[in-house]
Amino acid sequence: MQLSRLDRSLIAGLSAFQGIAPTDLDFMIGQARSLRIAKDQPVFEQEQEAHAFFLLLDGHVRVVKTTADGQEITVRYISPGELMGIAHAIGLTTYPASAICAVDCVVLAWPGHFWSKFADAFPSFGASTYKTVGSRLQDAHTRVIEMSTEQVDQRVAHALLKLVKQTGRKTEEGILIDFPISRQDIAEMTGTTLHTVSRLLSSWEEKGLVKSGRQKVTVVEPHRLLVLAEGRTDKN
Amino acid sequence: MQLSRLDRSLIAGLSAFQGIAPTDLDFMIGQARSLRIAKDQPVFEQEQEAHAFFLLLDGHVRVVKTTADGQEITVRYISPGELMGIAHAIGLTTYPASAICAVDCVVLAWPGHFWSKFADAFPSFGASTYKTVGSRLQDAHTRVIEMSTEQVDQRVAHALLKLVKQTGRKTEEGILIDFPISRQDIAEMTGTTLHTVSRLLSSWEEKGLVKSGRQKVTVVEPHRLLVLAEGRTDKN
DNA sequence: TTGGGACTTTGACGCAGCGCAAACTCGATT
DNA sequence: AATCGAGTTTGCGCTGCGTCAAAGTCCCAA
Repeated sequence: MQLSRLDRSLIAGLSAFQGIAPTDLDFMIGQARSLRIAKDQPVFEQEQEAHAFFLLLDGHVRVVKTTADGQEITVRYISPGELMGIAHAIGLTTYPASAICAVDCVVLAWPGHFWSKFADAFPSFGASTYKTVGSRLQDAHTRVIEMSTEQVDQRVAHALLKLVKQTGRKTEEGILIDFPISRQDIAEMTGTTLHTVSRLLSSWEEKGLVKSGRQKVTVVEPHRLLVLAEGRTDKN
Repeated sequence: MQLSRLDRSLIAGLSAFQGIAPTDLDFMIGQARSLRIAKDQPVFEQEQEAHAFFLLLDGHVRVVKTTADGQEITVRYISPGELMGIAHAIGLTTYPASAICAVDCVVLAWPGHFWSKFADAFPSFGASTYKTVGSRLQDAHTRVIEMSTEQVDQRVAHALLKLVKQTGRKTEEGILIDFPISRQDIAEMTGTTLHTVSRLLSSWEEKGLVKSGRQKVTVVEPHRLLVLAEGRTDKN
């Protein structure tokens, strides 16, 4: 569904579009289509021909990889203002993962071949997206290191802190992760099972570190959670 | 130590330099210094200012990340012809990992600021390195998925197969991984301990899948190893 | 208001694989 | 030839956490 009007103010502040002239922004946005996508619906799907790349304007998107035998791994969550589906930037013709809306979302979509056009015409756009790819590479390596060296409780704590930093909203009880997230989702981010995540959250709730409910997690004491995430064996 | 002469034939065939005119190759190589680096010595080190980027001409290099508490993770092995230390390409000013020579190596080194010069002047050079970054991102995600969904024996099997594909040398006994690699090294690639790797290799040797010795692994039956790497529980 | 389904909790059990420890093997060095 | 140290093997006990199973609990839709 196409929104009525697209204005350059939608993208002017975003890091990927920094330093691009207003008229150029108008041009870029003139090529985009905006879409509303309902919760749980895909923006794009793994293996699919990469016909477009996207900018998330509003909402939260979960990027998921599915293995040959059907297991799902959550690669990352996308926040408003981030690009996604930029397979073309790294020479892919097909999406390496699926992107699923965690809530109702609004995205801008450009046909795939515009990526190289934009990168050529506006070097800062290219540079910025490459920087994005670079930091995702860093993130992935951090993930590998965590999986190799940390216990499950530390990984879950790290995952919660990352989500809090990325999408946390201050409430009177603490910092709320601002979209519905299930135990299963957290398990898929950390390489464990929903059962273990549930046990951990229960025990942390007893200790007053977090408050959690159905598809909802609030971190009450980020600092103590961080100690747990980093800390070696100091059992309380 | 500087080699006596640098010739464009050193780099002409490599994917990063594909489609670049001979005179341009001469120019590029004119800016490079070649270095011999001894086994176990670093090409560059984590956290260090990224003053240069490198091309491996000969040898094998292990890329390692060290955690705050001193644990080491092997990120990947670099083979001849690959670029490394391209932090500049993704907007970093400091190396995110260390690169250690697994054997005596020969590398070309360019001062860091040449990276953007080259990328600007020779678009295919930039595109090719971005593609490299992209495929490393893919690799990292694959690693995360393996760590999340596979048992240790499958991960070790996958790691061996990857090494065999990348650097395998045919011998009469099977395919030999062409540089000294210890149980500890394999453990650091797969997130386990040298003890477990040792046990696995012993049991695989009994079954005739591999032959291994001190810092040396030969895969005798790649196909059966692959079955083990992919396969669900079929215990023999 | 009443299902019904999705999500969560909790218990019981088992085992893969880690930590610890000790012995062994091989290659290099003198 | 003897020595030394790095790399490897192997046994044993323990435990983190996955698996299986069964109850809750909450939200939504009719």
